[in-house]
Amino acid sequence: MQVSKREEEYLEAMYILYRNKGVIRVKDIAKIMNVKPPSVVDALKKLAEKGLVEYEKYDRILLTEKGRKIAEETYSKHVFLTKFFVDILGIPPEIAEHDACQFEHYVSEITVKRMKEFAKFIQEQCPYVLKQFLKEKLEE
Amino acid sequence: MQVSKREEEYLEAMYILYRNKGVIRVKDIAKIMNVKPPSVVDALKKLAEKGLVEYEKYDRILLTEKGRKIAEETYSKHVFLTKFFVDILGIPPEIAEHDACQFEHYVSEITVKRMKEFAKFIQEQCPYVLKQFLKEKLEE
DNA sequence: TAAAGGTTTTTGGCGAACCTAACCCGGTGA
DNA sequence: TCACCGGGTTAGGTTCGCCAAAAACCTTTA
Repeated sequence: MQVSKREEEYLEAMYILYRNKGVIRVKDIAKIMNVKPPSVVDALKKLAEKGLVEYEKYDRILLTEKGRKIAEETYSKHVFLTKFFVDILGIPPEIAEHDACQFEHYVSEITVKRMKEFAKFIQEQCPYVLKQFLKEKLEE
Repeated sequence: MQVSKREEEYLEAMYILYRNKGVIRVKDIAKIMNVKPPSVVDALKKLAEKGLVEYEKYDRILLTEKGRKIAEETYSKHVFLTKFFVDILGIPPEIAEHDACQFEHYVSEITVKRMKEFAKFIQEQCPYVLKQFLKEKLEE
């Protein structure tokens, strides 16, 4: 069983909703995903079949353990990539967010790992140079 | 008229074929794109409708000016991203290639620009630290 | 010059993801 | 209590991208 990029996004949206509101509603998923409610229902049915979501119509919606795990992994990539773009490259937050949001579904583990190591290394070994770079970019 | 991610990939494949062989053939596009010939024909028809490709059945296939421009832009992002992953982050080439190949279709202009500036800055301002980082990673 | 062989195209069909319109359900206020 | 309303669901239909099978085409070779 494999999870499509789009399904990963649905799981992530649900995960965020659950964390922020404690409840996951079709309407709110639709808003985040930028689709209409019927599309959400389609997606929920498929995700339920794959055992990633608990879903009975008109009932409360929950991620299963498996679903939550995938969502968390995706979300943590999302957070990290955004941070990297902002803190290291000095990309404006909305753009960093946008780019991270796509890249997170494709980037390989090793690349994420290496990006983390790189950020740490640079921040420790030449913090001043990094600050200099960011300062120049923010001034533009 | 907008070009889908997948269409961009077709254009890029054709661009590479044209540069390498001087001729663009259905069979070769199929190989690069990892699809069967009928899918290529479908794609060519759509791209022709959009004015990105010159295509008459059984005739030679060419990119139009517009098509070539899109392909070139995509390809140059591809090349740069791969280089960044390899030269700055020390990612193994095949993985860098894979990640770049996806990211190139989504990454925003500003991010690419900033990555270029960053690479230049680091290579100039702390080349030794960078070498140190890459050395560590290559030894693992 | 005609048949063989490889390439390209057409046909018909499938799954993913989305939408509109219309229909259900459950809670609220008259 | 019941009509209404907003959110959820179903039905039916679109587009995109892909495929297998079969037909059409072109070139080459016997």
